Formats: sequence, structure tokens, C-alpha cells
Amino acid sequence: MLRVREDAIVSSVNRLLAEKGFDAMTVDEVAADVGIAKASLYKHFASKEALAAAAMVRVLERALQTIESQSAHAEASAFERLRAVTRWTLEVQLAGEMPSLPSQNSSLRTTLIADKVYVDLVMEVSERIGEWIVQAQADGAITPKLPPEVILYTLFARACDPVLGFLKATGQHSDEQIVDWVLSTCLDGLAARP
Amino acid sequence: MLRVREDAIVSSVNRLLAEKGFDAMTVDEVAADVGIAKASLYKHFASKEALAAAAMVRVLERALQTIESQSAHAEASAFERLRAVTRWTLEVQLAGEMPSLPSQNSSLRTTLIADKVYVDLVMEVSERIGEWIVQAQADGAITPKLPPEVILYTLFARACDPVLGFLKATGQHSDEQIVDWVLSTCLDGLAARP
DNA sequence: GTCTATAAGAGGATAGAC
DNA sequence: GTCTATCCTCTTATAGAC
Repeated sequence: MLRVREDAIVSSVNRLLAEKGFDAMTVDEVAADVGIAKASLYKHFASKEALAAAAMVRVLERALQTIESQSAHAEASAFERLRAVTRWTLEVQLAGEMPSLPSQNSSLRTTLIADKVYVDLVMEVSERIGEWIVQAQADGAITPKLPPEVILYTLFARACDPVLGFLKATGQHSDEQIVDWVLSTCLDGLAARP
Repeated sequence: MLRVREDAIVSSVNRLLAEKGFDAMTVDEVAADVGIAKASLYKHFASKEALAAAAMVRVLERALQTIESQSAHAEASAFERLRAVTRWTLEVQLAGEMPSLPSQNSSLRTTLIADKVYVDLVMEVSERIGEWIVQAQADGAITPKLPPEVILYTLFARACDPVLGFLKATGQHSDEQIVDWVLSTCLDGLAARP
């Protein structure tokens, strides 16, 4: 019962974080969305920051599942795996399921780095992706000009790329078309290829 | 006198918006930073949203100046002009001078679209950049696979690219190196080029 | 664990004197 | 136009009954 209730809370938080961002999301909204009193929320989570951390943990667990499902494809190259995971990230964001947190909020940052589960998941995801990047560079599929660190950050940043929202707001393109375009700008760049 | 005072206000707002974002910036902070009373601020600007709009107008004017200085280079190609303006955008952001606004805040959005000066500047910048994009595609310098609209949004999004901040936070790279890397990921992509 | 009610404080905006 | 002092709303968080 408790597990189910908390899962419902995290689902609401996840959606509201994706829709309005951390600052604009209020705890009252979360309580109303879940259908319980605000005081009850605080019996499950100590603070608004803890709610956000729980949402981040869940999306990171989903990311790790996606990474592992890609690892299961023995025939796929490292580059293909990176593309698949990046595509998943774009799809999640376009579906309104990617929580967005301000990177400069200090109280939020404090709560996050104090959360061992969250930190461990970030490390795990970074290491798994990092290995693929090094492999893809060795394969000649990803440019050797850029440090793996730059590649990693660039891929992570797709989770909050505003271009998806801009294109969706025009209402003129399918979600699949938008994802394909943004994936192309990320991997192939804007400059023409011979 | 009034012009100088308001210019000082906009400078403070611009820096605080770049540093903390719209939600985290308080009007009290702005007043303290300028060195005047909060009530005096409201004699110059009607609301917090109006302060943000003024900061956006100023950065757009700077952008337009940069665009026009590029137009003056008769020998430069459209692609080279796009690269130069994008580089300028990255440099401004890395210098902590690029105001960042939440794209989903409704009261802010209402104030912005009601501001004719702001809207006209956005249109002007979009049209100037848009012409270069079409030209660069005709020149074969930018990929014809992507609609100009997608190119435009992708370039605009560099103004709030979090990768710059991530790389700067490591403290291991010069600003110039960071700008070069991000410019390369944007124009050349992550995939290796033959 | 859930509720109602409320504390505590931050922050946007204004009144009114000078 | 600048100031001090204040209003008022919104929001996080908690008290205490059941």
C-alpha cells in the first residue's frame, strides 16, 4: 500500500516537474494531483526537494533499464547504442515525462548530492555511457577531436533541449519527425556532410 | 540621469538573470545590487516581468549589432556569419551575461509578447539569421536535410546550452577551448566525419 | 497515515512623506 | 524620484486531532 501510494506521488511529481519545472511546481499542486492532503505528503517525503530527488531517481532507473536493454543487443555497435539511448531521452522529454530541475538552485543541489541512491545512479549511468563513447571513438564512429567528457555532457544535455518544445509548439510536425531532426542535429551537426 | 540610472538597473537585472534565472532572482536583490530602494525600482519598471523584458531587449540589441557587424564583412560566407554569431552567443553566455528565462512562465510570457520593442527585435533577429541559413543551404555549407526552422531553433538554443556551464564548472578548460568545443558539437556534430 | 488548521516567512507590490 | 514602512498573497512546512 505504502509503496503504491508513494509511486503515485512520484508520478505526479514527475509530470509536474516536466510540465512546469521545479520552481513553478508547488507542493499544494502535487497534493491536489495525487488526491491527498498536503500534510500527508510530508509523511512520505521530508521536503519539496526530496520529492524532486525521488522523481530524478525514478527517471534515472528508467534510463539505466534502457541502457541495459541496449547492452543486451550483442550485435549493436557502441555508436548505435548511444544513438538509441539518446533517442529514448528525446522521446521521454517530448512525451512530457522528463523532470527538469534548475541547475543553480542550492538547496535542491544539497538535497540531491546528499542522496546516495541518486548520486550512485548518476555515476552508474555516466560510466555506462562513458564506456560506449570511448568504444565508439575507437571504432571511428564518433569524432576523436572531442574529449569523451564533452561528448557525455552534450548527450546529457539532450534531456533538457528546448528545441523539442519549440518544434512541438508549432503543431506542424509529428513527434517522430521532431525526434529524428534533433537527433540528426546532435549527431550529424548542422554543417553539410560530403 | 534617468537614462543612466535605468541602464544601471538593466545591467544588474541582466547579470542576476544570467546568474540565477528569473524565478530565483528577487526584486530585493536587484534593488540592493543597484543601490536604491525597491520602491524606486518600481518607479522605473512596472513589474519584475518588465525588468526581465528590458534585459532581453538589451541583449537582443547587442545581438543585432553583432549581426550587422557581420553583414559588413562582404567577403564572409553566410555560413561563416552564422558561425561568428553563434560563437558570440556562446561567449556571452560563458561570460555570465546571457539572461535566462523560463520558457513556460505564463505571466512572463504575457509581458514579453505585449512588449512591441521586444517582439520586433525577436522578429528582426530571426529574419536576419533566417536569410543566412537559406543562403548557407544554397551554398551547400549547411545540410539541406533540415528545414531552416530547425536550424534556427538549434542556433537559438545555444544561448541556454548547459554544456558550457558544465565544462566551466570542472575548472580544467579555458573559455576559448570550451567555446570551440561546443561550437564544433553544434556545427559538426558528434559523429566522425570522413 | 490521513485530515483540518495554522504557523512562519519569503517576495512582489504599494502608500505616503519628503 | 527617492526613501521607509507596510500590505498582502503565495508557499513551505508543521501541530495536533482522529
